[in-house]
Amino acid sequence: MSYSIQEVAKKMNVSTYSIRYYHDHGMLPFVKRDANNNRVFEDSDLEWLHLIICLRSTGMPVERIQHYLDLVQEGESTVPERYEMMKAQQSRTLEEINDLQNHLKTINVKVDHYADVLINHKSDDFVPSNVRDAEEVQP
Amino acid sequence: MSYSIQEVAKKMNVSTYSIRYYHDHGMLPFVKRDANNNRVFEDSDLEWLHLIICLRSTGMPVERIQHYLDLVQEGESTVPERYEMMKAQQSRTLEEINDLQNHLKTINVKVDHYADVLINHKSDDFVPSNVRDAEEVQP
DNA sequence: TAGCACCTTAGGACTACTAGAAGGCAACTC
DNA sequence: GAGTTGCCTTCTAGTAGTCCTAAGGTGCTA
Repeated sequence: MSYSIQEVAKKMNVSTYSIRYYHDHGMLPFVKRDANNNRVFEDSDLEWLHLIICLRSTGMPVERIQHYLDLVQEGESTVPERYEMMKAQQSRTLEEINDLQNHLKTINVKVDHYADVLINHKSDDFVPSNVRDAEEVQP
Repeated sequence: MSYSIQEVAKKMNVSTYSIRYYHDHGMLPFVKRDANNNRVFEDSDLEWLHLIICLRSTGMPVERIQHYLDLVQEGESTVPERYEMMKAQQSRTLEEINDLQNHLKTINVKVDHYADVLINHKSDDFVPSNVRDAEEVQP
């Protein structure tokens, strides 16, 4: 199966700009061109792209992704380094999920508070004020 | 309690650059200055900053945060809009956590695969190759 | 009084996109 | 055959948010 850049963008839920950016920066080394110079994506390119999206979304910088993809193409001797990279990314992602879950708790408190104010017509505890001395200036 | 910018940076685990950026862009409206024009942070400023960090980390753009903080200072009449903003952020964050958990699965597969190659001296299934026809070119 | 550590502002560099301009090519209608 | 649509292309410029550097002020301390 072959796909145009737009089909890939829709399928993978990323912008065509991003795909071109990844391609232009050597992260999609096997993408071909048709007679009109348009990019032609095969299923195997989608797998590469999927991994790129996965690594980017979990915070790996483009430069590191480029390096990882170079290692893949270099062959089996680079497996130890690739293993370390993926382990690092694994713990980074676990940390990120944990952070987000903590931030979510803060947001939940806000949502519950505002719901309370709206439904029970309670007053907003967090009295806004431009006067610092009021001591109730809380976001 | 009062804190210098560096103390705040350490306490909240952000750079002094970011704190200055937030302050310069009106997101820390109650931060005072001392006789030498240095920023002086009170505990209430830390609460504001904590919320800013929470919203930024969950992907809210600075412009939206500014708007939210304006609403807080405007008073109780803005509670409905603030409620909607926090609900939107809540679902955005849940989605983000879900995405990350899916990406983590992909990374786990890589880690397990590489561990298998290393420990059991198996060969790397994903044979790298510059020749597309090999059909095994997988990241 | 010299050195150090902190602070300040102004401005530039950086990443990873994002968007717009200007144009090519194919398929369609009029 | 001309025009329109719609996709693609490259090139260039802009953006957000963060980081860094330069140049300078202040205060402590030995």
